[in-house]
Amino acid sequence: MKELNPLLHSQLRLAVMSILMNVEEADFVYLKEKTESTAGNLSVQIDKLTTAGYITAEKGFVGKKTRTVCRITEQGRTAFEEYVEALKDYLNLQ
Amino acid sequence: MKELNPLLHSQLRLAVMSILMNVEEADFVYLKEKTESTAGNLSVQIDKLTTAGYITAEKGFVGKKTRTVCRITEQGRTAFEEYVEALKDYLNLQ
DNA sequence: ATAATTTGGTTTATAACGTAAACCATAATA
DNA sequence: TATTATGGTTTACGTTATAAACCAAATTAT
Repeated sequence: MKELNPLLHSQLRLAVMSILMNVEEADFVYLKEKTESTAGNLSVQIDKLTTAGYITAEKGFVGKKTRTVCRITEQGRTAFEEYVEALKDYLNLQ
Repeated sequence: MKELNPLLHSQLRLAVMSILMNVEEADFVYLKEKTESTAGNLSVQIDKLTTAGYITAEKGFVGKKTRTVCRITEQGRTAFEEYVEALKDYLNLQ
């Protein structure tokens, strides 16, 4: 059986990646709401995905408030797709 | 987003459940080979699935050698199916 | 003005988890 | 009768996920 990329096999990181697969970009607040996670947990997991090169996280300002915008990278997209393929074996799909 | 049953969201336990979904029964040695896991790890994860009521593990003998036979329970089957449905949201499948 | 609260996060502490290594009993083999 | 193989279990440890505590800046209330 194929290995499941441990970086993606984590509920919150997978949720973040899943969202970013479908939108051009998403900011910290949006991701936090959509995933119903705590800010601390989300911050840590975004760091890990960023370090892995799976997403980018740009810290900017909107007016005077900070705003962190996340986007998936090509590398992230590929890893996600490979993960999905590997998981299908486990789930008995296709 | 739905919660992913943490008991099933673990590579080895998921592999075991996946195998048991498709066969009447499977013994320890078979599961160990199929999943390419160590005996220690497999033993622990089988315990957890058993405690959760997702599988049964009968220890018997074949000749004079011990043999542990595992089977999935109805509860386990249901949990697995729910897990698959939840995961589909994350993977952007149907 | 300034105190209190909210916003948008990061850092840190901890408990749970996965995993391998060490171990054990019995059986088969040299 | 040592030695190795089989079929596991127990234990120890590093990694992980997560929440709690924290921080700075902005907003709101007094």
